Amino acid sequence: MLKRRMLNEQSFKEMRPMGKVEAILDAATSLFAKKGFDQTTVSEIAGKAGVANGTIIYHFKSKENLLYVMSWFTLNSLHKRTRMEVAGASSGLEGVDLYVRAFYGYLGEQPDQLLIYLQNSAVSARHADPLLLSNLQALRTRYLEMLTELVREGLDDGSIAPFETGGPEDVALGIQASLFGAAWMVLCHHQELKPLLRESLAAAYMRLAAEVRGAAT
Amino acid sequence: MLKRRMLNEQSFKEMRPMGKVEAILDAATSLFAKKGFDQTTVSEIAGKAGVANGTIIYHFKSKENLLYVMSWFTLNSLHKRTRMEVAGASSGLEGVDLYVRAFYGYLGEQPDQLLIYLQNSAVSARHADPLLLSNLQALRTRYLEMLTELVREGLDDGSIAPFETGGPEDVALGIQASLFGAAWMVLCHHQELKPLLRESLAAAYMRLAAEVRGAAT
Amino acid sequence: MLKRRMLNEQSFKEMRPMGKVEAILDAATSLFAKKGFDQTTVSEIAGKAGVANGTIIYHFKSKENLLYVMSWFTLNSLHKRTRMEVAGASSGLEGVDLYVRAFYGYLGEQPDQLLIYLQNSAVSARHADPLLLSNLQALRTRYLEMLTELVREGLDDGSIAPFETGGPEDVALGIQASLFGAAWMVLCHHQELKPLLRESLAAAYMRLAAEVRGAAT
Amino acid sequence: MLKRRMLNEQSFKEMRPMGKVEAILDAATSLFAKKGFDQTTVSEIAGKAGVANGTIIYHFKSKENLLYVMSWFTLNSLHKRTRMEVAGASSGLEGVDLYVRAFYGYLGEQPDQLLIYLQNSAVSARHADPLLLSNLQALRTRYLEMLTELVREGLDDGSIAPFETGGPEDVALGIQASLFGAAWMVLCHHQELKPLLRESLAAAYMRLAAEVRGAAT
DNA sequence: TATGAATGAGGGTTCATTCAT
DNA sequence: TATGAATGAACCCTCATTCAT
Repeated sequence: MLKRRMLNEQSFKEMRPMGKVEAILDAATSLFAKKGFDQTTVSEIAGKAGVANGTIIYHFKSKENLLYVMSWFTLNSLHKRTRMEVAGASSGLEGVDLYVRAFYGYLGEQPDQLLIYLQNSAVSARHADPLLLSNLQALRTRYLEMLTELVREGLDDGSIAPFETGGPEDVALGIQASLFGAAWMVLCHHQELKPLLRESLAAAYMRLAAEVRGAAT
Repeated sequence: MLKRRMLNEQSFKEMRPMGKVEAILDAATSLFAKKGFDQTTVSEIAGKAGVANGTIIYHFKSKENLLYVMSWFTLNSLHKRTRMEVAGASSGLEGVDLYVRAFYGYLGEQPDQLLIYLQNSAVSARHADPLLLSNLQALRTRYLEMLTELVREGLDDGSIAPFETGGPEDVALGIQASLFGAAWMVLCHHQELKPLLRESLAAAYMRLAAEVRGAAT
Repeated sequence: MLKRRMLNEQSFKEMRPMGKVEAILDAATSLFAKKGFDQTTVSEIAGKAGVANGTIIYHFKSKENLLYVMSWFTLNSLHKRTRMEVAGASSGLEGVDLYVRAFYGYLGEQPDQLLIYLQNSAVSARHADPLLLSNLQALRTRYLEMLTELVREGLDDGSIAPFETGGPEDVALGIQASLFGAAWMVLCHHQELKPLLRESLAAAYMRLAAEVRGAAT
Repeated sequence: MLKRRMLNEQSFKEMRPMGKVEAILDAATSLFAKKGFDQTTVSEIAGKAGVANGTIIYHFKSKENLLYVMSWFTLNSLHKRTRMEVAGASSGLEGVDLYVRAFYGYLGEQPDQLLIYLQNSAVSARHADPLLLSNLQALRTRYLEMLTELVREGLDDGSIAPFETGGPEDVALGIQASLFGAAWMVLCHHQELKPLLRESLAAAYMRLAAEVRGAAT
């Protein structure tokens, strides 16, 4: 059975000394990012991690489960980081600003992990432990809801002007779309990160900020 | 050996009667979209298309080439459709509006093709005919430049207000990011298309339109 | 799909020239008999048959299906041979005599095939094509019914005396048990064939023959 | 290293409280019978027995040794039971009768153990402790000789008529063949036990009994 | 142009066994 | 005596590709 320890909140790169599981996750991260999941063999991961082939299956039950565990870790790290950075916001609008920056920060620092997450999301037909799937889905929802909640706070505290069209959920979704779209541009088409961060922030402020808002469509 | 006819501009779904090549492309489109490229076998495609295994290789030289041909067709269709719809714009801003709508229109009508395009972009390590690769890259650039050009036109004709930060290229890139991010949300996470279209349009107008613009970070 | 040709009545050793399928069946027969099904690898069979690994799976779909095809061939050969030899009997009793002799004849000439059949019967948990399974079961029934019918004929023509205990089905079953038990003794414990044939015939005559019968139990 | 205790005469199911070794043997018996030796993993046995993987190897040195120990136990139990029941016979013929009944009694009460014994006999290529192999072979010989001896006694005491063909060894072998053949029919082909017992007894009496004997081929 | 039997390298996974504890 | 994390050789099967027809 997949180890429960694998699903708790600690990032898999912070432990000392590095156990086999951590080594496997590290090796798989760089290999999946470089070559893609399907082009990476279990043997390659094992070789890079310095463990036997069987050890990977022993711990993760299948190569695909490993991918889902990694996706979960990635989203969890992003979620945690975002939550921490957002905690210091003095208004809903600033919270959104920090949410966006946290995403780009993660994108700059852990591009491999985000790339794997994007790849994995795009293929729906993999067979993984149902528990992992539902955990991942739940985390995805929570990550989006965090942004929705910030927008609601901004509407409450007046830092965000009411929308003529769409609810907070839609606005949050739109912002998230621009974030993942930017990640896709950066990771898949090698666009630069900085201009996209500026655009995401500009678009968000235009769409939200009370002081700069007018009417559209 | 790769047939020249395969790279010309006609959509592969409009011919009558449906030849083997078209049948293959059709079958591959739905299978790649449903199961992903790597999870789809040549035999499955052959079975669904009603041809022999060897026929696919005979026409496309390799499974990966087939994928790139499909990606190219997809982007080319999107590009052509967008160019046609944008042609009727009376201002740069309206051109951007139509560009966005054309994307969402394609997303609504050909979700499978766009999904395959997204999947394929995310994996860099495939070996395809160099000609196909460069053709695809060039098309990608042209598709982005069309949007950049529209923004420039808007700046010229006054329908778009000058930016305090970033050039037309950056703004176009930001908009495209939001489009592909929205496609990702729709295709991979099953979000609804309509609200995202509204958000994309709202964001674009806020960012661009002369009448509604103020100041931002 | 498993070739239909594989299930027809011709023995797989008589064709000229020897096709790949026949070569595989030949190689598998001697290897399974010598080392047992589970101790024999597909590679070994392929090597001995002079074909590629994939060719075996291509034709038989799985290693286990190959085993069932072989079991079916064996029982079918035995059934056909028995039917032909029994055809010349002038009485039911002589028919039983020839049935027993046909079994021992096959045991002497095709020990490998019978050994594999015995081995396969003893393990119930293999996953084979359901069609093969039911075909094999049906053949098994027919082979036993042939003997039952001979006993009935003997009762009718007076060559076999009526039983005080048990019906023709039970008697036939008892005789078959002694045949397969003898095969087991010969093939697994290396007992000699001749004495067992004599004993089987003696037991059958004692149990059946009108001239030699008295009372028992 | 193989424990001597494991090879002594006590049945492995009678000890109280049930130690690990007994639990392993119990678990292995039902699993081997249900799925076959090769389809059963050490982990499954360990799980069912409530012990660790390593514990099984620790006690039995290898999975195959475990099988041979079980085969030995089975044949030993059968031998002991038969010897005890036969001890009360008042004639050689009655001894044979009790021998046959003891076999069927064991078949009815311990079908799993007999099935495993049959399976194991059919595959010659396993590598077990040579001591275990020779012990098993010796036991097999003694079990057959017991029957041979009963036949000789019957010839001496007049309960069994002299044979026109074959010696006591051959007759005993023929009877044993019918016993194991019947076990095969019952265990592998799900035939009923009772009719086969009747047939075995009938055949034995016909072949042996002084009062009912005539002449045969 | 089209076929499909045949290929064979390579893959993920299994599983009996080991060994430090 | 007992454990179970770790091993790694070996296995069955997959599947893109070839080629004689």
